[in-house]
Formats: sequence, structure tokens, C-alpha cells
Amino acid sequence: MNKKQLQSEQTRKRIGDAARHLFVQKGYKATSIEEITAATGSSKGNIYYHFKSKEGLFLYLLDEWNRDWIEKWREKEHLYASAAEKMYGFAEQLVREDLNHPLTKAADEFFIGDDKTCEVEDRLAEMVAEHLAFNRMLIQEGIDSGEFRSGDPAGLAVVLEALVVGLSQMSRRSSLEQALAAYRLAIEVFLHGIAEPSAVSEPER
Amino acid sequence: MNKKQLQSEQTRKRIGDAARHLFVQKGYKATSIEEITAATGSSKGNIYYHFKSKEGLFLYLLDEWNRDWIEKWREKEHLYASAAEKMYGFAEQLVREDLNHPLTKAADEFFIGDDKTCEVEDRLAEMVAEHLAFNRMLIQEGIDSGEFRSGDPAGLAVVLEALVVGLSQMSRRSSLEQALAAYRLAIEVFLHGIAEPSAVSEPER
DNA sequence: AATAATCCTGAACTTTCGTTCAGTATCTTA
DNA sequence: TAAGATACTGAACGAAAGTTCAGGATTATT
Repeated sequence: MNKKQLQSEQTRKRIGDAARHLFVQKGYKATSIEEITAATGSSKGNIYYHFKSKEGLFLYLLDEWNRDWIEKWREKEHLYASAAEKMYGFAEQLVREDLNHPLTKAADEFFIGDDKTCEVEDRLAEMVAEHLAFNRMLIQEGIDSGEFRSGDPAGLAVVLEALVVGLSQMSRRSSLEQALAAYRLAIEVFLHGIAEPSAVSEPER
Repeated sequence: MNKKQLQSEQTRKRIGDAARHLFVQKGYKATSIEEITAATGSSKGNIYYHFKSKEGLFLYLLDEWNRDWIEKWREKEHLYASAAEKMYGFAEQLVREDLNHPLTKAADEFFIGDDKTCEVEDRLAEMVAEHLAFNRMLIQEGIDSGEFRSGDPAGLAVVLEALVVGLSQMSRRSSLEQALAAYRLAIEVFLHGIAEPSAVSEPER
């Protein structure tokens, strides 16, 4: 590899890392190009040399993130014996990986903001669908193995996603230990609920 | 009451209603004063005559919202016989009231944005604490009545809050029926979990 | 009726932020 | 080594948004 190419790749990574960190921490709009340059030492123009635009940079990060996340999961997945263990492993990776997925907060700004490009909109809808599909498969595995009661996997996938999205938002200002504890407790509740098994109650209507 | 005073109160309400609607729908930063004026027919200056600033307007809405929500809850609370029923009623009010609390999305922008005033920061931390206290009390009631297993009410309050926050975010683009179904399912899971009672599994470590 | 108080307008100011671009430095290639 | 390609700089531009203000319209007070 060329020295130029190497350099290019390095700064790209540098910018990407700094930008991701800021996006995750502060959201999309609240993070300015100025701040990214300050965090990298690069200049404004350099960002636009390596990335098409702010949107482009963000989209690139989303793709990269998703790829890495899935890859890491594939490496670990087989270590877990049961579906329940997988759920805890899933939560742990969510916390350890970055304490939250950029998609949860920043991408939501995209969806809602008026300035959304069609390309971005499509890509984001796709990613949410992927997330739900992932969750559904996780739950389906447990059902197939007899660990989980058979029910509505699609609906439960939404509930799980909501739990994850909410936790990432609530845990943004807490320590890793606190976050891990919260996630673990959440999965525990997701699996076993909080009600006494004896006290069966149904929703009204 | 004066004609002037009445007029003033009416426009205040008009501005507040329009602003709340936009904030809930689009988030804090994405909603401009311009848009609020367009939605009300009032002028820019008029908003600043009635409210100190955009932040002030938002803070006012948060307070108002919280008051109304609590009030409505107090009216309904006694109708529910069990703690479990209360949880479903709680979820239902969350959906029906506005499908999401401004605090969930817009307020999070406040917390994270750099431009936060000290006054605002304090007020918001207070409100989150109030929310968690509310949840904890709800859970504690169930524990006291023997419906819920005794555990970590504070931790469970965070899990419940996360569920609500996440659901509100996920349900922003779905119909009322879909949202209600998702919330109900979530509460069902929160109460009973998804695991087969026979298959007991613990978190690793 | 006249003066004061209140409500409201909208143009202009200021700041912030994404984006561009002419120019410089460094490296590759022929 | 000379010419071209690549990596980078930072000032400047333009659009958007929050805020202010001088003044007009409406209502209250004396």
C-alpha cells in the first residue's frame, strides 16, 4: 500500500472515530463539523475531502458500525449455550460496544428532520428493519428451543428494541457498571417479568 | 378578567399548543420559531413578548405537561384494582395522552446540547427524578400487595422508564392502535417475561 | 377624550454551521 | 528530477435560526 493511501486511510479512520464518538454522545445536529475538526486536528476542508458531506459521513459511520457489530456478534454467538444466555450476551455487547447504537438517537433525528435526503431515509428504514429482524430471530430461537413461550415474535422484537433504545438513552450519563447492571436487570425482566407467578392478571379489554 | 388579560391568555395557550405539537413531533432543535409562528398566525416578536425565549417556552410546556399528566392520572388511578392493572392503565394513558412525552425526545436534546442553561439543566434532572420516583412507587405498590416479587424497585423503575422512553420513540410513526398494542405487549412482558417458567436461567457472572 | 398600559408586528441584527474553493505541501510516477 | 496526483489548509460564503427593537394597534384608566 502507498504511503499516501495509508495516510488517507488513517485520517479517514481518525475523522470517523472522532465523529462517531461525538454523534453518539451529542446527537447528529448538535455535533458540528467544527467540533469534529477540533477533535481530530484536521481542518474543515479535509473532512469534505474525505467525505461527501456531513450526511455522508454519518451514513458511512452507520454502515461501518453495523458491519462491525454484526461481525463481533457472530464471533461470540456460538459461545452462548441457551437463548437466554444469548440475550444477556446481546445486552452486554450493546453496552460494551459503545453504550449505545448511533442509530438509536442520532438516526432518529434524521427520520424526523425535514432536511433528510431520500437516500438516507431509505438506508435508515432498512437498518431499523434489520434490527427488528435480528431481535425476532433471537426470540424465535428461544421459542424453537422451548425456552421461551411461543407468542408474537415480531411484537416482542419491537418491545426488545424499545427496551434497548430506551436503556441506551437513559444510560448515556451513567458509568459502564451502572449501565451493565441496568441492561442485565432489563433482560432479566424481559425474560421473567416482575409479577408473582401465582398472581395472574390480564389487561382489561 | 380583563379583555386584555383574556386575549393574552388565549394567545399564550395558542402558542403553547402549536409549539408543543411541533416539539413533540419534530424535536426541540428541529422546530424553529418561524414554524411556530406559521402554525399560530402570531408573529415572531409576539412569542418573545409572551415567553422569555425558546428555552423558556419549552420549559413552560414541560411543566404544564407534567401537571396535566399527573392530574389525569390521579383521576384514573383509583379505578384500577390491582398493581398490574395500574401498569396497563399507565401504559394506556402514556399512549392516549400524546403518544409520547416531550421529555422523552426533545428534552434529551436539552441534556446533551452544549447550550443548556443551568436553570434548564436543573429543572430537567428534577423531572427525570420525578418520573423514576413515580415508577418506583407504582412498582412498590405491587410488591407491597404481594403481586410483584420483591426485588430492586429503583432498578426496575429505570427499566420501566427505559421501556416507556424506547416505545415512545419507536411508536412515533405508527398508528394509535399499533402503539397501544405495542405498549400493552410491553407491559405484559414487563410483568410476566417471555421465558418458560420451567426453564430457569441466570445471567453469567 | 387623553394618556397610559398592553398586545402585537415584522424587519433587521447576530450567531452558528454546513459547504466551497483557491492555494500549499507532500508524495508518486515517468 | 520534473510533472502530475494526492492530501490538506483555512478563509470566505450563504443559508438558517434565535433574538431584539422601534413602532403601530387595541384596550384600560383617569
